[in-house]
Amino acid sequence: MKPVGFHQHDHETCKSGGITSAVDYCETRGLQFTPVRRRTLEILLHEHRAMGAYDLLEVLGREGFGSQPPVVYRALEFLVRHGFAHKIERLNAFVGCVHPGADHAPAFLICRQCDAVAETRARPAMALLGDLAGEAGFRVERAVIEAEGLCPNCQEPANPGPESRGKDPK
Amino acid sequence: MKPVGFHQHDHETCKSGGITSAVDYCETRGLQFTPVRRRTLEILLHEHRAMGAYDLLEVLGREGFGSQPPVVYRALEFLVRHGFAHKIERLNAFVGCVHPGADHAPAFLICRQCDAVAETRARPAMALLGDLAGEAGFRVERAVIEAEGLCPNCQEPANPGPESRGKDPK
DNA sequence: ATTAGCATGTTACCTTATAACGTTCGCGAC
DNA sequence: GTCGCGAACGTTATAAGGTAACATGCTAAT
Ligand SMILES: [Zn+2]
Ligand SMILES: [Zn+2]
Ligand SMILES: [Zn+2]
Ligand SMILES: [Zn+2]
Repeated sequence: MKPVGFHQHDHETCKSGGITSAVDYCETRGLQFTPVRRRTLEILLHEHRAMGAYDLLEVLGREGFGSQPPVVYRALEFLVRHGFAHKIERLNAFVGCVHPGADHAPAFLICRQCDAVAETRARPAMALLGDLAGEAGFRVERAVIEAEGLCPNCQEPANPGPESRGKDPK
Repeated sequence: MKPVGFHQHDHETCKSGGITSAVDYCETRGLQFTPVRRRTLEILLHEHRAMGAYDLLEVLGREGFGSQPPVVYRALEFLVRHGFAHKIERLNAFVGCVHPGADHAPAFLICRQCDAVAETRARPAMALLGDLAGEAGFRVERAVIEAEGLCPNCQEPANPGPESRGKDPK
């Protein structure tokens, strides 16, 4: 299972999959997938990159939604709580989930050069961490696992600069 | 190798060890372990708990050091850069390092009840994560690994409340 | 029709973090 | 000695991230 985000892939599927998963999930549980929430998720799913709350807010505001912080923070809280988006603690920013629906423990690979963020499954690492913690009597409930480094594209000497930002990880 | 922080231990060793390691390290490399830096580390090492920059700053200010944010952020930057302290991304807060000197990949166990933070070695989890990422062509340079849950003390029904805060994890 | 729940919006505010600039001190070059 | 330099410290000001509290509007149950 390769992480999604760095390599060429059908990104339309990422987008539509993220949305339809959310629609289904909300439908079956009687949750409201309202316009702000939907739009917020759409913006996050636009590319595999983390966005700050205020960047999102600016877009939402321009599109006729509320323009004050609580608007976006509430939408994000909803999306994160139900697993449609994730917060990247390292960046104080948010990404759309690419394994929606599935109950999953995500880990993130963050490229320090082009800012792309790929999501991968953290189960094995989580298990190991859980064991390690368990030996000390600590019970892990959730874990933040965020790796920082260079993505495949940025390792090639050809695209070493920030001018490569925003091109590939669509 | 048990994580340090939750269990009974000689905490004086944590404190003095942290300081003397820093002194030695700085001496051999010609770095300046100045009063603000030293005092900041001392405060952090006081207990196994994460402290916000502004809480630190308040103490420093009261003790005659500068009272403006850059003072503490610069000290923290130095301590973190050289591995004497760590930032807990999840909490936007800082802890003193309990494995100073050693080149180490730390993972943190954060108790959501009593706020104690234990540091443990993340090597195995890092290795696994590195392999996983490597398959995708991603080169991991550093990783944030922070588990949240209940520490041994807070799992006992006897100390379930926030009134247990601050007692044990000295 | 009334009430309760939930989503949205706003104002105001708090916390966390950094940019920019001036001063001081120690130290090697001259 | 003193000139010049780099590193550390201090300040002011401001950016960036996040929340509390309250008012309005919708819908669904009673
Ligand atoms: Zn995609
Ligand atoms: Zn996900
Ligand atoms: Zn200790
Ligand atoms: Zn450490």
